[in-house]
Order: sequence, then C-alpha cells, then structure tokens
Amino acid sequence: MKVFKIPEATVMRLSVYSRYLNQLAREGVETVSSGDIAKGTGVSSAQVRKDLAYFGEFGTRGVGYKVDELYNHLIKILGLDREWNVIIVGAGKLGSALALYQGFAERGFKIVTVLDVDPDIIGTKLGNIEVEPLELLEERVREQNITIGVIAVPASAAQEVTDRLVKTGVKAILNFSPRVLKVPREVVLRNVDLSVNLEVLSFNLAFNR
Amino acid sequence: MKVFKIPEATVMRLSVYSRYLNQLAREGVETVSSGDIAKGTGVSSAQVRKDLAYFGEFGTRGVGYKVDELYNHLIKILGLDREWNVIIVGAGKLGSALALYQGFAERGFKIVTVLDVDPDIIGTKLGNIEVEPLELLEERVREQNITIGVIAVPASAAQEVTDRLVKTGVKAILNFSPRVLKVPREVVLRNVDLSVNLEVLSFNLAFNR
DNA sequence: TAGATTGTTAATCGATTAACAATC
DNA sequence: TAGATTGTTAATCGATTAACAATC
Repeated sequence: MKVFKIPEATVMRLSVYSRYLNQLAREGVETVSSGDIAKGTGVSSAQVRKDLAYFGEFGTRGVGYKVDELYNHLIKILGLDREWNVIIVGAGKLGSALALYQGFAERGFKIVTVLDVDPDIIGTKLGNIEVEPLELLEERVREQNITIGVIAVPASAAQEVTDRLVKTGVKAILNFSPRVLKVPREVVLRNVDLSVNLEVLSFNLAFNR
Repeated sequence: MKVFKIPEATVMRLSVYSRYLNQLAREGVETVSSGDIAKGTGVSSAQVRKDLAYFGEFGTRGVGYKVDELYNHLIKILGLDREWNVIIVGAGKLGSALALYQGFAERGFKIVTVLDVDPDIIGTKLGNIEVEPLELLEERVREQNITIGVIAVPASAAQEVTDRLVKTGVKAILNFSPRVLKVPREVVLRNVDLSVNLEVLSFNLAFNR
C-alpha cells in the first residue's frame, strides 16, 4: 500500500497517454517527449511529466521517452498487464449495451458472465455470451474467478446485488444504477452515469452561451 | 454569457442531485435539507449549498428546499427542460450500444439519426432507428435540427466527420474516438472513454492495495 | 423565542503550472 | 560543448470545507 494518494485525474490521464503511445507504437514512432505526448493528448507537458513522476523516472533527460518502454510501464501501472474477469448483473438496455461493447476486451477486461432475472431475457445471446439467471451469481463468481462486478440493475435491486457480489469475493464494483451503494472499505467502488456526459454538453449549450 | 466559470465537477454533481430529487419526488417527499441531499448522494452538505449558490438562492433558511421546486430549477440549469436532437455517427459495437441505450431519452436527449459507411450495417434496425448511409449527414442534421453529434467512428475518420458536423451547424460534439479533435471555440467538445472507468478500478486494485 | 438550516465568507486543502537545475 | 528535455521544486491557481451570521 502506497502512502501518497494519486489524483484520480492523473489515473485517467495515464489511460489517455497509454492509448496515444499505443497509436505511436503502431505508427512506428520510437521516441517521444513530454511535449509530444502533451500535444497528442491535449494536456500540458508539465502535467505529463508530473503524472509520470508519481510512479518513477521513465525518461532520459535531453532525449525523451522510449515509446514501447513507457507504454509498458503505463499498462503495468494501470493494472492492464493481466486479464480481469467481469460479471455484468442486469441485461436490460444498459447491461446488454455494455456486454455488446467490445472495447473492454482490448484493455484486458473479459466479460465472462451476464445475469438477469427476467425470464424473457434469460437464455438470449449477447455476442457469444448467454444471459443466465441471477441465482447463478455466487456460483459463477467463484468458478470464474471474477474480480469486477458491473451493476446494471434497477436502483431498487442495486444494494442487494452488490452485497451478494462483495460477499462472494468481488473486489471492485462499477455502479451504473442511480443509488449510493455501501461497500466495505476494501472494495473499490465507482459510480458512473452514462448520460451525464450529454448533460454536461447541454449545460454548456444552455447556460454558458 | 456568464462571467464566472462553473467547475465541471459542480455540473456533474447537479446532475446527480437532480436524479436524487426526482427519486424523492416520486416517493412523495416535499422538503429536503442540504444535509439530506448530501447523505443521499454521497457528498458534503457544504458542497451541495456551494454548488447551488452558483445559480441562485433556492432554499428557505431554517426550512430547506422544496423538492419539486429545486428539481425544476436544476433541470432548467442543466438545459434538460427542452429536447436535444442527437446524431450518432458510427454504428459499430459502440455506436449501436449507445443507440440502443434508452437512458438518454429520459433526460431529454433524442437520438434521431444513426449513420455508418458499412453496407452490411446500413439498413439494419437499432431499436426503431434504421442505420443510414454517411452521405446523409448534412441532410439529416439540417432537416432534423440536430444540435449534438456523437462520434463513434474509428480514430482515422473522427476529425473529418467532426468537421462535417460542425460545418453543418452542430453545436456540441461528444467524442468516443481516441483522437484529439479540433473544433471552433464556440463548439462544445467532450471526450469520453467508456473503458476508462474499468481502468480506474483496475488501477486501484493493482496499485493501491 | 429556540431550533434549524440556508447562503456566504474565510481558511484549508489539493492540483496545475512555471521555472530551472540536472543531465543526456 | 550547445541544445534539448527530463525530474522536481516553488508559485499559482482553483476547489472543498469549516464556520457562522442571517433568517425562517
């Protein structure tokens, strides 16, 4: 356990940098400066260096960073150097959209189970995953070594599902329901609202101009 | 145009408050204090009052806020008191997931057009919207009075599609492609990365513990 | 009035930026 | 060496929190 706290904004930027480095690597670029990364990702070069400095010294003064080296460091820092098994609970509009989105797999997140309570939904296929009944939650989490749970159920069911996931050993919860969830301190919780991004846009359109 | 800048975090919290107030209203609650909202949404009560103070005085000292009144204020502030017509460009895995997700409609975002270049995708139905060819971009934006464009195309096509949208009068761009886009100052741009939420979790799992 | 809660100011905390010595 | 760029410190900026007068 590290003593200093890493700002969440830094973590999110590291993710952006890593994508950009991946792109550069595919283009055959071998070396970048913090200024290059800055221009490519829309932040300041001081920010890039500061963000990296939390984790070590990855560059060479006067020269810059080796693209593939820095990329590998970032992937390791972000915990993307392994595969994370993910369960999605709730296969309604949102849950099935998430299950169908393949961008997660590229970053090491493997959706291995999708559950629902609706008999009409159970048994349907989302890509190559079949939606299974909610009762299988504990069984699937255990046998598939699932560490991340995605909550895509209605608000009324969110806490109960979360409790079951946590009790069975899930270490992190990504909550898409509009409910403030209680989890033990050692479980990582993150709340997401898909349409908040559009709302920030509409706010800016309606208010600022 | 307001002179002071509203922190983006404030806007995102206003969105959270509005959802919570909506829930309270449905439960028949008539009055809330900043402390209630704080507990219900997981922030501090000072934060709630500070966020609201940017926009006016909505409460009564010693009493609190009227739930429906405050809700209506927030909806207005967020620009959700009207309908926004949205175009999604790109109907791949991500674009179609976004088109199928109905949560946007609840907040006033109406997806009216989905475009793609792939002949295999054009003509397929996403809910009740049919995917149409990219060539119709200008025509659809104009005739359907579209103000918000969602970029769900590969990085290589992102800037070109953005330029066409902006040129045709779209006022805001929600960019899901991993590309830093150039837009004129008056166009609102927001970059989103769906899997960054999972990456923040994996970072916390891998690094902090 | 006494109790409660807002709106707002001042203090604190944290994150970003500027600047530069270190060094390739 | 001269030029370039890192790593890091100190200065700045901005956001959150604590505290309290105003007031219902």
